Amino acid sequence: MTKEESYPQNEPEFNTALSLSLVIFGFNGIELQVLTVPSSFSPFKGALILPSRYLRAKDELLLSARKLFEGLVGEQNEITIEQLRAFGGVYRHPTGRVINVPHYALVKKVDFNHGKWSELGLKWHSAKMVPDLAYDHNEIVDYALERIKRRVKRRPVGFHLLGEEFTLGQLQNLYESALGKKFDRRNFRKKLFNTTLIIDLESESDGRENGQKKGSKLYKFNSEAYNKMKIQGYDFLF
Amino acid sequence: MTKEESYPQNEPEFNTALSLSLVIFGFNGIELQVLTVPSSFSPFKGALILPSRYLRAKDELLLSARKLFEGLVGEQNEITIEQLRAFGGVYRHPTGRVINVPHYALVKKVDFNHGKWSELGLKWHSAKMVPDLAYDHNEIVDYALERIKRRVKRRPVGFHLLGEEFTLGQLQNLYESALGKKFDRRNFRKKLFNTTLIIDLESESDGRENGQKKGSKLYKFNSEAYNKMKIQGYDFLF
DNA sequence: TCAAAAGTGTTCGGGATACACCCATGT
DNA sequence: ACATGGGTGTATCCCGAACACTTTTGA
Repeated sequence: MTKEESYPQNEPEFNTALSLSLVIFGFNGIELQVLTVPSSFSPFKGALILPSRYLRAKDELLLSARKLFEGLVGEQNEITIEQLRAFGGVYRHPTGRVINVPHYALVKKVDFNHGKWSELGLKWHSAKMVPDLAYDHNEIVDYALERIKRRVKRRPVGFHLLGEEFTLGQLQNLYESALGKKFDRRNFRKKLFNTTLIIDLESESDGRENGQKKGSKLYKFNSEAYNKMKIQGYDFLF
Repeated sequence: MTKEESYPQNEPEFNTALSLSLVIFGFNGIELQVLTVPSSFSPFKGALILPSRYLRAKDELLLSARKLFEGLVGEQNEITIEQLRAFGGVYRHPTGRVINVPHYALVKKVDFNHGKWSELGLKWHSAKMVPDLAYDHNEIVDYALERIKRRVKRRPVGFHLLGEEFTLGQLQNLYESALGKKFDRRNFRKKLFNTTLIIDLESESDGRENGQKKGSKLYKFNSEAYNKMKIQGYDFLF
């Protein structure tokens, strides 16, 4: 038995295409949302998909994900974007083997109802009710939801989904929506106030926006405290 | 501005090669280990790499990982194997774009010092001291170590690395080695006994193997209890 | 005899959980 | 008036962490 037979190292075949999809998470004050777009190419032209593109041989994965993201939502100073994993079902494309390397991104969802968006058909959906998507994109969304669940438990990613100012009610909605369970309001507050991650802005929301019925106090995220935590390897556990 | 310009969906190019590497974790009773092999192909012929192969257009990812794994360590009834993520640095291969989709696997390390292994040059290394590997395989190992750390905290994966019978000292060594920290022996035992995951075998190891100096009690893994936990979504937190 | 690992209980503190009532506002 | 969400404090329990001595055996 030669080495070549027994240990199957072999030569590469350059016959696969690479695509990259984004699971873009947003938050409307009530629940977690995911962004879709109608496909403008065959196959599945017109069907809903995740924002996606095919990569060229020189395209770095994370860089391409960033560019795709920024092409859609514009430049943001702090973007959270992370690879999920490779999805390589052999059935994915009729012409040949396509490997998709989806990433997820978190976006502070402020005023994205521009003309460009409606023109392209971009649309938010409740993460609990994502419609049928083409390819294996529903599987990708499910995987992304599991990932975000785990991330949210460990790091205060939630803040990347909220605007600069937010109420504790919104923050709690976000956690409940991402983790799929309810928290006691008093305990939730206690927990947050025991960290140094929250700054009281001493002002009140007018109660008009985002599913509130009443004004409430506004807070912002303490990014210095957060950065300190990042260095030391914190524990933030929901 | 047309759709094609503003939203960059495009056509695929089938010009990428796919490879798959395995980070195979073993445990020798003292510390966590990783398996390497000398490369038998250019580039980097002779350099140490992770066990790897190039995929054909029809090869499913996970299936190929299993086959590669079984080709090396033989069939096992319970294998733990999971994709890490895609590694797509454009520099990875001189001939063209290669995407590697490494997986990690856990193996109960029993008697793998066969002729085939030494012939191929397979070798275990302490996870803390993995030598320089070709390509980006060190980066992959580091990533796998992070993953295993997280997994070990949440699920009793450790058991997949131990033989049928083990001592609590070995189990503790495994956790300490995987997580990179020490535990108090009494607290560690308490924690384990409070679960139902451990069965007392009422017998003693002779103390001769695997870095022991003294005989100690043997235990085995309670797989029924484990399966029940899996269904209900357990908490197992180190 | 010395070094190294196995075995064994108790105490303390902090964090998670459970729980109820009043207030403000918009419908 | 009523429904919806905002705001607030206390008691309990469990788990994690800290901590020391004796025994066995091989070197």
